[in-house]
Amino acid sequence: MKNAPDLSAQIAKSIRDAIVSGALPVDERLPSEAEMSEQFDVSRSTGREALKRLAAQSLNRTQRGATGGAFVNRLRFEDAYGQQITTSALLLSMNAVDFDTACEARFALERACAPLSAQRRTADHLATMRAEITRQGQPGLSDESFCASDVAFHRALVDGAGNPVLSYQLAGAVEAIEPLMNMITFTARSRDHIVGLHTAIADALEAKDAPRVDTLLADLAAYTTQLGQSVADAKQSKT
Amino acid sequence: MKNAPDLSAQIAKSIRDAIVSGALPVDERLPSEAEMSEQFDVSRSTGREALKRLAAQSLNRTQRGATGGAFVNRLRFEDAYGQQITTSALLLSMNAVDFDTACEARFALERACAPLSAQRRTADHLATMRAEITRQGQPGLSDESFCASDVAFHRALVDGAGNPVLSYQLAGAVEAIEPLMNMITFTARSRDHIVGLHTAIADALEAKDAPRVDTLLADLAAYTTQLGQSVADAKQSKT
DNA sequence: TGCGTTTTAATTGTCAGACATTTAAACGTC
DNA sequence: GACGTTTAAATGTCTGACAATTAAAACGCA
Repeated sequence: MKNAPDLSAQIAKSIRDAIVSGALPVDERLPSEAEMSEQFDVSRSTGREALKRLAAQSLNRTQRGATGGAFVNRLRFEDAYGQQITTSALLLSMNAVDFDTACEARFALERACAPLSAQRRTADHLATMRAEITRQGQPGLSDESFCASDVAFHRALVDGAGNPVLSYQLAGAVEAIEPLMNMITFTARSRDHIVGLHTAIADALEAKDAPRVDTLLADLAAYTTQLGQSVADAKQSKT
Repeated sequence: MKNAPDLSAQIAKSIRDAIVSGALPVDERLPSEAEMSEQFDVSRSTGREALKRLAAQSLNRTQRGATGGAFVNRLRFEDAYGQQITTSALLLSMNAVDFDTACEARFALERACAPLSAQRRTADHLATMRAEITRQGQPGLSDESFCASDVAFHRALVDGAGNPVLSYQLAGAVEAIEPLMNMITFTARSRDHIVGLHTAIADALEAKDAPRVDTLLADLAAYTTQLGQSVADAKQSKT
């Protein structure tokens, strides 16, 4: 026997299905809480919980006042980014994903963007990358700031492909996996080596040399994997 | 002036942050609704709404009874798949993403998996792909079933890489973008041509010939793009 | 003591009603 | 017509109650 889900979860699902199927278009007004109570034959609070569940997924928004109510929300890429990053980070931390697996996925995805980015990167993207490289070379930079700059660099590389769908899909890879890897490898890594690779990548992107970008990303992947290995070895020998 | 978010949203955020930061580990019991009321100085219903928001993101689960309560939920890949697919589908439909952009993202990501899949695909993956190809060749198959089989084929290709992080990241690309593309192109496409390409891809994967898989996926991408173009042209000439 | 049954307490799920707050439209007044 | 006031509709929040569920505690009995 399967447990019946809560009423509010059932209602949320039925509304969510209607939104996904397109039956409820963007900016359509959902029934007011009072109307929902009647339609679904539940109390107002139960209906409210359903709406709050949807709101947690950015599927609706509410507005108070006379012409207020709950409206189907246009899901924007920026909203989806955040959810994607949170979800990715939790998946990694809660499922004991090993370093190599995360690293492999991240670089496979990033290398998928590289040829497009080499074609289409704008001067803005290059400027961002150069600026981050400069930051990364400054001696007093904290590990946290170096990591943030690292993320910004790779983010610019991905965004350089000029494809918002791709940027969204890679949000998790860059902004969740990268900090995880930084956290593991920061004790062993050579900032100079990474800055060198970043510089070479930026040069290759500027020259629109896609194969070279791919090679360099492969080098960065190999270096990162090796770092992970050496950290793991060090931990092993300690026990 | 920024509107203050609802109390329940604030509380949900503070708990979510605690989970993401690791302060609240998996299976940790959250305060009971009564305790939450006191801690956050709100009514029980407000606290409940916060928990329901988290539940909508699969971040917690609840259990009734004496030793019940709300517990931090282990976010599983399968749970995240569904959210990823829903979100991707909504992003595409609500943001007027054009066919070429979606198509480009989908094939770029899939081609990132191909080399790994060529190395690691198991007999099971190949068998799934062969079975789907057989289905796709049957004459009476409905468009919906063909599309579902198409998704299953590409899903097997992606899963062949044996990297759950990668499979998760591509769930949206395969299961949200693919149906969208099918919906657009099904009037113009040649099933025989697609089945031919699928067969060649399966052959190349079986032979562990990564470069050939890549070429074939490029062919499939080009064919799909061309289909999208011809459908768009047909629509144009009608007006 | 040991075991089965009953009771109890804790907790979530749901409901009903009230009041506060916000907002735009309707209404008057000048 | 312009401007302030009232009003109505809607969400946000609180309080209190009861139902349903569940595990542990209490109990009874051999």
